[in-house]
Amino acid sequence: MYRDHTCGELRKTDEGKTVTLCGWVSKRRNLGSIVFIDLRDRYGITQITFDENNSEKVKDVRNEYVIKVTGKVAVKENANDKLATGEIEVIASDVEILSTSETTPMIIADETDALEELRLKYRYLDIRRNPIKEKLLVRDKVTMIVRNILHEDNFVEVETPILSKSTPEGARDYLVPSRLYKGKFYALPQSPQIYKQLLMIGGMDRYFQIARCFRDEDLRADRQPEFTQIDMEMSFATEEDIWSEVEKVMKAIFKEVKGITDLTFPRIKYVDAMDKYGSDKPDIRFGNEMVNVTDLFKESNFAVFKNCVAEGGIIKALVFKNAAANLSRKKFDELNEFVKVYKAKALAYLKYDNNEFTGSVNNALEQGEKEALRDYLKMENGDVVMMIADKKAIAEVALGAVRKKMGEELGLIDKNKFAFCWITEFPMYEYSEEEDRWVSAHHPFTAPRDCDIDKLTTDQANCYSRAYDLVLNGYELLSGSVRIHNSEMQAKVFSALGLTPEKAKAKFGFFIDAFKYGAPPHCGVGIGLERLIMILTGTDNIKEVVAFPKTATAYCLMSDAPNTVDQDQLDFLGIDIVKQD
RNA sequence: GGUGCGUUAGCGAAGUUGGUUAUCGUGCCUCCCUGUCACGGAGGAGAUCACGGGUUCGAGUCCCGUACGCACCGCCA
Repeated sequence: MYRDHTCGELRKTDEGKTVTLCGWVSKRRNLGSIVFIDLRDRYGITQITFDENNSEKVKDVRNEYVIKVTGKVAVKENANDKLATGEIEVIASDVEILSTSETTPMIIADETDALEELRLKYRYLDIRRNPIKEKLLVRDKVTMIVRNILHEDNFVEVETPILSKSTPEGARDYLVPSRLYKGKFYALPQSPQIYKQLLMIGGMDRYFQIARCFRDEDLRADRQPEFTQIDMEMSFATEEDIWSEVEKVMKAIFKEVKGITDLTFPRIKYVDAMDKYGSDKPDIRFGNEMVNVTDLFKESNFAVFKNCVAEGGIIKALVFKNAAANLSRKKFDELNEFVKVYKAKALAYLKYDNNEFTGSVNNALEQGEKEALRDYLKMENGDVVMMIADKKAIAEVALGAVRKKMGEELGLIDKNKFAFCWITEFPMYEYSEEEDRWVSAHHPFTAPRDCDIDKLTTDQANCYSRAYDLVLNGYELLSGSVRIHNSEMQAKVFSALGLTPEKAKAKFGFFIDAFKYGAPPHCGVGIGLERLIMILTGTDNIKEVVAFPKTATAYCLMSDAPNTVDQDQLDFLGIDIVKQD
């Protein structure tokens, strides 16, 4: 045994004990014939003191050397209240260098040193530091809580294939060439969706898996090409059953990790979320709901508003209390550019202060219109209203983005708050301009609302589903749905998607077949583990909660994956690389 | 596929309207120091200014391209 204690556990009560510690040299302070070393391991830092009789033994010890120290625990005259072990030190009597270290490319002890790029290249060094280490520990804690609760409730963890079959709908697949079947490919799963439904048909009525998923799509601050889902599925269950199980898990996690016990889970229909927040993942830590003011401007002489209404568009308004003084002309110019990213033509605004209006549409609107708007929105002196007139979908989304941005910039968000909401009754389909057909909004196995069954193939635009998301602080934390469990309904959905029975059979044959042999009613969710950990640890960067993440171009700076392979390997697989310019 | 920002000693940054020896902090090395805990003091080494091209008497600085990184839009059933 190398050690009998860790660097985080010794306290005053251990005074006089002879202990052996192992760890990395975090810092040395050489005062001449006395040398202090901060010894670090996963559990913390303990000061090791080398007095005049022993200081020579650490003369050549440098930062990040791995050493084994034996000594006696002593109480310090002046405690260091920044360390859990700050009341004691270990007076070393013996030291052994287990491993040396070159000068590290970043200073481990200074957690602000080095930018993300370098930290990714030397990820194993970054993991020595608290910010990453603590997040990995939270992640471990969360998965443990999930496993415990779900097992208590009779869920069974089943592993599903990583080498699976390409599913043509949805995200781009990562493909793995087959050696035995040249020209054929496995696909890495985008989610275990099909397998978990087959497990339901297999009678595993309560399943879960902490499942790695892969999607070959462009990345974002909250998106990695491989990520982990807490994947769940229940048979003989409805929305209420799965929601209550998820809420139970969330309550346990937030109690254990954050000490929070007053979580609530309000439910908002998709159409209402879009209407009030312009997002299907609204951040409801703050209010500032959008208001439809289209009717106020039906007869307006302001051409922009009038034409918008005449063309079937809408005008959405968003009020910020007491913000007039804080928002400059420059800021509105910036916001005007900001909304263009979301395809909106412009952001109109009015300030109301000292009982007077100013702002971009002040001259364009008549006094009566402005007063009607003020009264309708219950604006008071100091308030600002921002408006977008556009097609419904554009106005909602663009103003929703403004709401989110201003919520952050105006400090309307309580960072200590955790606001969940269920978003329910998503559209069954959405129209793909690119493919010129209706596609599934969720996935093609999602059940429609009972009241919309007769619209499945006839009125796709107004057909809503039993799909739901759980949103937390503006992040989509999970997606799920009640699934179709009857072949006739499934056939209708395929037909609505433009899939002939032959095509459907070719794409999902084995899956469709399975439903012929007794499929129980079932529903489920896939919880985005990284996003949950991000919120729990207060970061907006997914790379912070992944041990070895990829860059925004899906590259690993540490290992240089993906890389080229030997011609032999390609030959085995029957693959020719076509050079592109 | 698109837009924006960035790239200067090991690391993090500064570098003005283009101007002669590229600055600061930290880390690193050497020496001094018996109570530090962001130890202190003295000295030293360390830069193809991302890469390629252009403008200019002269480019870290201006222009074009490339690479890489970050964020966003599209995309992510």
